[in-house]
Amino acid sequence: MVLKPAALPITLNKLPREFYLRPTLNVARDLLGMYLVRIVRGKPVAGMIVETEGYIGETDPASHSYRGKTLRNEVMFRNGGFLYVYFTYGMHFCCNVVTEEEGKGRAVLIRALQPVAGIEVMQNNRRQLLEPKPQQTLTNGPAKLCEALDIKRAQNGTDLLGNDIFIVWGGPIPRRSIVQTTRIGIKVAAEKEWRYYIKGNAFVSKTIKPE
DNA sequence: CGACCGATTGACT
DNA sequence: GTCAATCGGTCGG
Repeated sequence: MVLKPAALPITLNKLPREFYLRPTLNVARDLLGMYLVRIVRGKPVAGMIVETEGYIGETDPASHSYRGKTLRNEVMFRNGGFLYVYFTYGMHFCCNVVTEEEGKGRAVLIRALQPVAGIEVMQNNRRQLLEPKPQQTLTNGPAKLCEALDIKRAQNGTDLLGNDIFIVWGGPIPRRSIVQTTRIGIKVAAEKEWRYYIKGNAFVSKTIKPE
């Protein structure tokens, strides 16, 4: 697996607010190929987004925002471009990009990254300092990538137009290289094809359905 | 309150 | 393939 060079066009190509203020599934699809960047002690820890899922607010039984705004999901109801981080299974964090206008409660779950920069930091955070497949399992799942990028409770509500966590232009991925299929790990609305990933990418999380 | 369980992961049969 | 870990959100009484 060949990785992209560590040099990143940090602030110049940061996605604008307008990118996030669009229909959630368009944002989910268009995030593929973009770079999620976390600045840790002045240095970028980053990966290319290779898998996403849309959660469509109060019309989506699988969404945390299905039953309206609460203390936990308050960030989901902000306008697009904020980071919604939630804690689950008593030990894991997962992160979402809030979409559309304020009050919608919609977001895109980032399910997998391909490591690009700060890989040693990721390995430290993931406690994966040894081989054999060092980078393969570093960020190929929503909780894994949060651990690798040190995204936790304190990062909930981060504005992606700030300088701590943001997303920069890296696309677009050709439409023929994008797979749209059903979401993973949910028991309701399981038939909705609101998951997107880059076809053939080795960092996509464990998949059940064929391409 | 108490019980249940989750947008997961890693270890194990 | 199965299952435990581990805890806070949610819901029923």
